Amino acid sequence: MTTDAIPTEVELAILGVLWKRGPSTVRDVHEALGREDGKSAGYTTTLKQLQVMSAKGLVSRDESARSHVYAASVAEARTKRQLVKDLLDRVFGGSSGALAVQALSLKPASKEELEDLRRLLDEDKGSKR
Amino acid sequence: MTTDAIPTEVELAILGVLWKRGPSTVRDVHEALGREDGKSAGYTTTLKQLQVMSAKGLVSRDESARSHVYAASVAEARTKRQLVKDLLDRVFGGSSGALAVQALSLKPASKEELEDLRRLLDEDKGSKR
DNA sequence: GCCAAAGTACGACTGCAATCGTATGTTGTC
DNA sequence: GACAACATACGATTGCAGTCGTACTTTGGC
Repeated sequence: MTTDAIPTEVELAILGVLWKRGPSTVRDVHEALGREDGKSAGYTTTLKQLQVMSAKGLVSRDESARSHVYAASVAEARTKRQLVKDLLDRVFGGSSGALAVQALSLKPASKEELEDLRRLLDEDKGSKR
Repeated sequence: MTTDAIPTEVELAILGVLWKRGPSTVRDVHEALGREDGKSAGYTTTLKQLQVMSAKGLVSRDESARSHVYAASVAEARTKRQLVKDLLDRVFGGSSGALAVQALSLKPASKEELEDLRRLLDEDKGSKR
């Protein structure tokens, strides 16, 4: 295995739903998608997508009930890390600081996040790199 | 105008070259691409890409010389901001802190970047949001 | 003046993400 | 037990990013 493929646009949206809701039926996912971004495709489109994702191994499914239940089978943290790394390399030449600054100046972080950040910065205090 | 379209993969790579090198010929761009990522497509592919980008308004071109000279016509900062915002919204639910933490824990920032970050964090000290 | 080298132009192709239509199977309700 | 509602299955289609081949043009060197 080289490097896991990056999920496509819609796949990512679906994973987002599964990560948030936990194991869900097609209908659940479909409606959740329609809720968060106004427009969504037809029901069978969501179904098909889930089927394809299942074939790819992105999700697992439990067929014991009439309405199959899908669950994310890729970890949320790992996937997000992958996405950030991708942007970092492709656009920011690996400069994580530049990316972080961009993100933070785009929209201020919450109090807790600020604390996390400070802690992180302090940790790196000694390390020269 | 709604929101500027996000440049595609290859378009972004080309813009990256133009941002770094300044106005360049097709050959310049082509070779620069081949250098930074080992594999690259054929020369005419790069040419075609530039032509398409020109039609889209992503780059401008000066035809006064035999070898046309292309220049980025979208701003680097603006484009990067757009990309970060996209990832931020799609993947991190708008939580810039989460994104920043991810980026920084993926790869430590340089000294200067760390300073920038601290400064940024200190600015937001008072603002509650 | 010729021609190899280097350039532009652009139609055509490939691969894949995403969408949909339609066929078909299941189930609860009256 | 018939039927409406809801489920899965899956082939077909659309649109676009990316790539390439080929034709044509320009030019510098001999």
